[in-house]
Amino acid sequence: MLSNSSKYALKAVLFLALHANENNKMMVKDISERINVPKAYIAKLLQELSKRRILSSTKGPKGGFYINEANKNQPIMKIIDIIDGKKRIESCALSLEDCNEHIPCPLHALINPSRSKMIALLESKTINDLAMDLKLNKAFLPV
Amino acid sequence: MLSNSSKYALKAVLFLALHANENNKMMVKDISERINVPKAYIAKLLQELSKRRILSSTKGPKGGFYINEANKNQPIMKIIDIIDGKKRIESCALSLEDCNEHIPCPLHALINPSRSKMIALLESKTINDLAMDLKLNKAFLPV
DNA sequence: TCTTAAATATGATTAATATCATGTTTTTAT
DNA sequence: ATAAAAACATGATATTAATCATATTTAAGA
Repeated sequence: MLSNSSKYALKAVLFLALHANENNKMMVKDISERINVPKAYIAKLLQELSKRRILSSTKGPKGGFYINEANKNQPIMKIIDIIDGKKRIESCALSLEDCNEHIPCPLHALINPSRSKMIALLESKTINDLAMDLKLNKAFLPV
Repeated sequence: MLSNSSKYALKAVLFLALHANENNKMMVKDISERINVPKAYIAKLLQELSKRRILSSTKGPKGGFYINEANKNQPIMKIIDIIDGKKRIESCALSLEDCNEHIPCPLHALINPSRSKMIALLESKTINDLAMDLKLNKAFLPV
């Protein structure tokens, strides 16, 4: 469903939401170690998220990444969209180009209700929502 | 969610369920054309499904593939399992090894109810169920 | 202003999927 | 028996996703 890249990106973003802020930026190296994703790999993803303004960053000493309060209110789907594109998660289960409610593929009725629900949740739940779950030990992100 | 291979396999199996039987076997060439999947590719998948006894086949003139009545009652998930393995569809949304109800990953609560539902349906709906939907024009498989 | 520490840009490599190709075996019909 | 028609087995190639590497740019602090 999600690419590795999206999974990694999500982990990094949630980690930043919990542990970084403008006065306490996080370096790639530390993020990488704490979320257990190869440094060079997560670096590239962080750079992309930063370029797309969902994360903030500064170069040089004391530099690093963080996510500002406004962006914490972005939906989870935003990250997935930036990294994977919405198409990946939304396209027909059998990859039929013009599958829809009126011309459903054989899997449509089985899959779509569940998937629509899932997508709606990814679009309504924010980064902050999930970060809060982590903070309150309602969810876990083991390394 | 599903690999291309699983999607192709499913299309082929449903096509056979509708259009082939022991007295009217279907050749790779015809299957390939009717479901719009490259011949050499679908051939390999059909051979695998045949080896795993979910499809039947005979060699030589008048040979080809079909699916017997018993196998039409196999769940959709069987095909997916043979081609992709169950793990692919069942593993944690963030690929955390030990994500479960007690130690849920941050996406678990969002994703799992929907996904469990989906998996349950793939395990309960049979090949024949979906073939009937096609027959009754409740679903479509455009090429 | 120089050094150092960080992100950034870019591209190379590796691994996994997807796709293609072909010689071998089996079966049917002549 | 033999020829032809089909699946079968095996492996090669191509494409995409995942991972790694590094030179460049920017900012901080001495």
